[in-house]
Amino acid sequence: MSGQADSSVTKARIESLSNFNDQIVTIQGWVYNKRSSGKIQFILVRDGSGIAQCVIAKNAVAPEVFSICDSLTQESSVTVTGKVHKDDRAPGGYEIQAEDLSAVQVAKDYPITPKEHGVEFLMDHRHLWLRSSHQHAIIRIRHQIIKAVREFFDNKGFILVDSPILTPASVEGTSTLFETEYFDLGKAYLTQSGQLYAEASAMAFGKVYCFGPTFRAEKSKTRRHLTEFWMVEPEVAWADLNDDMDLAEEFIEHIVQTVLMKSEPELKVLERDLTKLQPVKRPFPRLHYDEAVEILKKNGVDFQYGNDLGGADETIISQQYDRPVMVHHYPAACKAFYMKRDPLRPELTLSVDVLASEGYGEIIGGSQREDDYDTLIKRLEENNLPRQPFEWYLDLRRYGSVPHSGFGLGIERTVAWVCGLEHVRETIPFARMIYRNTP
RNA sequence: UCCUCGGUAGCUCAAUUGGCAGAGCAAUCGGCUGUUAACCGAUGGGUUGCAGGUUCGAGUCCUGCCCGAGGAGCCA
Repeated sequence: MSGQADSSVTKARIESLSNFNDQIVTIQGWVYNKRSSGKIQFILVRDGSGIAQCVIAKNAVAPEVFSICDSLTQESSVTVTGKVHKDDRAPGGYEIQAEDLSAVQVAKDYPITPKEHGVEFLMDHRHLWLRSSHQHAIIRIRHQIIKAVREFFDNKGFILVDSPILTPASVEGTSTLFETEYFDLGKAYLTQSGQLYAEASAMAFGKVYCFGPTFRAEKSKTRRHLTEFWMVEPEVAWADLNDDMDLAEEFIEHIVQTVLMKSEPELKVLERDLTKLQPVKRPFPRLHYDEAVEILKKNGVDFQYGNDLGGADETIISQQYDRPVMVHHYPAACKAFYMKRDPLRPELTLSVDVLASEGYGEIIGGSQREDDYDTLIKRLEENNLPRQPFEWYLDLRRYGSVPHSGFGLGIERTVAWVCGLEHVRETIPFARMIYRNTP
């Protein structure tokens, strides 16, 4: 019976077609592209795992099946049954010599054609753009990176302890927070960092990480910013700044080397230069802030000592090396209140930023945390922060305070770097930016 | 928030000094039994972002607004 897939036939995913050579299988997917020559048609079908060329010869199928194929359009959903055949002319090396095909739904005027499109158009059709092979590769690498992140911490005895997303107050002031009404309790805010809660969790479990979405209401409009992004934040009790840097470089090495090992086809689709990723191995260069400033001055930058590094400054520094570089001991003036000061030079913090190579900029920000009760109170006052919302945080210093450190890694910036992309908007399925919250 | 650039067919773009708004792709129809972003022929397709203004005449010049892109600041 034509037009209906035979339910007794083996269903196959396209990625595993090579296991079914010379066997009859059924694949279910969407028309990616079609080429027709009158009495023979080549239909490229994608099913999420790959793309397979289906060959429909007029003398090999029922006339009504051939006519259905004639009417197929891009992204129509189809079920195809046929023999898997090894053929070098087929993309991927295997094709399906169709015996039967049914159209589940014929798409009308699919907007994204296999031609060039502008950013605005593609972002407006993000829900469809995700079907294209380039976007497919990026999201699959994102998946692999997130897997590598969890694997790394899980294998090192870290416990996943997630921080809340709705919070009563800010970590660093309320100007950059999304605000919402919270029943009778007044305002609540979307978290801009899970860190303070991760510190509490670390005092309970020793080594923890939290991993979730983070929100910044900053009106940033650059290729490195989203208003909603994902961040993984490890926090470790009994760890100082050096321990923190050791952890960060081993972590990034693991992420990059895992992607190199497991995502080769996707990196190929993206035409990523692998020689830029292969050197990402320990040890990473470690630059004291003072040394970073020296490098900038040698490169002719008119840099004011004590300032934070700007995007252009980070690019200059990262281009000195073939792997990420760790800049530590930033001035306190440009860092958060909870960072511990260098006892020998109290104007500097025990902090570290990891700058990705090739000018991709900051992907990690971390520090040793202030663990002394009295000092922390002083920091709150210096920053004009109210004490009451931080009482629970101060408790961590009242009851068994220990040296502890941690950092946050931005997933989207990491994906952009690993994939070699121009902009972070393609590294998350549905980007939220200052001028876009749809689709 | 500030600076710079842009908005013309479904998409990507062109249109000389202010003088008939066009091409490629997509769509539709026809042809082709090994195509690789297939190819060949034909057809349809426009409130030139919006609102005013100047002019015999505005896609083009002027004013205001809307939308988008890149960057700065801030950050992951």
